[in-house]
Amino acid sequence: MARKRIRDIRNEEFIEATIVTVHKRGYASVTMAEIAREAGSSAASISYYFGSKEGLMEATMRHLLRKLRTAMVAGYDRAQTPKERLYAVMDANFADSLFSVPQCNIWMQFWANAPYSTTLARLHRINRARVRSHFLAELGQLLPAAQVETARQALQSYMDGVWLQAAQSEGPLNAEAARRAAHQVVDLVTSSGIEP
Amino acid sequence: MARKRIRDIRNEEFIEATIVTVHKRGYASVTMAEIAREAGSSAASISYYFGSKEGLMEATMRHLLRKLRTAMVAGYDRAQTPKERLYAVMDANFADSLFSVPQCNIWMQFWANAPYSTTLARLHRINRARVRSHFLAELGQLLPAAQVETARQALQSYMDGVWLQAAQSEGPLNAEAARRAAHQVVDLVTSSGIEP
DNA sequence: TCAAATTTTGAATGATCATTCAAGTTTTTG
DNA sequence: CAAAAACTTGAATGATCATTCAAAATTTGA
Repeated sequence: MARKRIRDIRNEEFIEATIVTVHKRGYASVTMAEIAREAGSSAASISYYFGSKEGLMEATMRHLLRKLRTAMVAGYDRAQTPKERLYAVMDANFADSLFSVPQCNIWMQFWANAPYSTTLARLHRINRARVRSHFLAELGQLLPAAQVETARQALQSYMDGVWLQAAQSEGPLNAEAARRAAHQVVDLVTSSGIEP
Repeated sequence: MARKRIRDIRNEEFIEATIVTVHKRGYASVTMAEIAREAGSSAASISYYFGSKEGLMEATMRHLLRKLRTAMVAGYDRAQTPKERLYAVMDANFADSLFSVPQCNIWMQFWANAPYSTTLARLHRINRARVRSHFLAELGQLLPAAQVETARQALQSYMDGVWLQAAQSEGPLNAEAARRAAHQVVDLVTSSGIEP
């Protein structure tokens, strides 16, 4: 138990350091030594815990995905109607704990680099499929079948786009406002509808 | 004149090879040698023409920005009303010549990496400001002042998000459908409006 | 407490790459 | 056509890094 504890603590420290350092220096040019310095440790230690740089990046992405999934499930379970569940998906993406400049920035960098790493690509694919099916399930209850796919496209594009803009934002973000705007977008798309 | 000609031809060849190769191998790991091979030339030649790898990336981004600006200006000039001009901005982004998987992919990679390169960051900033001011100018004619900024946010997020999704698409894209959907998004946002 | 297990790290290793350079080839120009 | 200018490239250079390793430090467990 104690054995496991230390390993878990280190893992979290290194993952946190990875988020901070990738945000600061960029995925393309961040080095093990930089991440280690941020964590107050040495590059060799990271290899000891994660095996390789790629292993560290994978662990970091898993960590972020887990956070997102947790936020999503929490709201989803509480929601009663299809529209409330759509709100919940949006609210999860724009939750206070997730919708910050460094985290949106990291997401963007993982998105951009996922296609070139087998392990990242896998995680990425699974996550996309999950979000997609959530959207389709709820929209299917609210719109005629012919409009569902177009509406999904619109909502998901909007959601991704907001993160992308957030990643490039210079000031701090307003998560509450983002959620409010997202709800309105859901309302617009599901009430009047976008026709295919 | 002839002197200039050769340099221009080479530049275009190398930039085209850069787009193809970055798409294939990823911004983070593409090498000069790979780009040179794609162009049927040598890495040394790229240094001769562009000075450095960063110089090549900058030239490539400039090339893409020029293409986008050209498409934009063409439609913008033809448009008569504010709403038509909003359509024109969308149409430029989803023009047949721009809205392809490799180009959307490259854009995403440049977006992700721009903050970590002085020259890329500059280009990026200028472009964003330009798009932003176009949106604001037209929306200002169509909506009460209090709603303009929120509407801009929504439209620009949608636009960026569509590119992001396109970059990850597995099949070829349907630019015409993207334009149609974008027009509907413009209609929704400008008619009913998103309230701040 | 003390031996075994675990964790830490400085230094060594080896691979990768952008860039430079010198020696060529091709093209331009007068 | 010949000298000059422009272009090309293989090989050399040097810098940067991830990863490994062996030795030391710390923690665990009896």
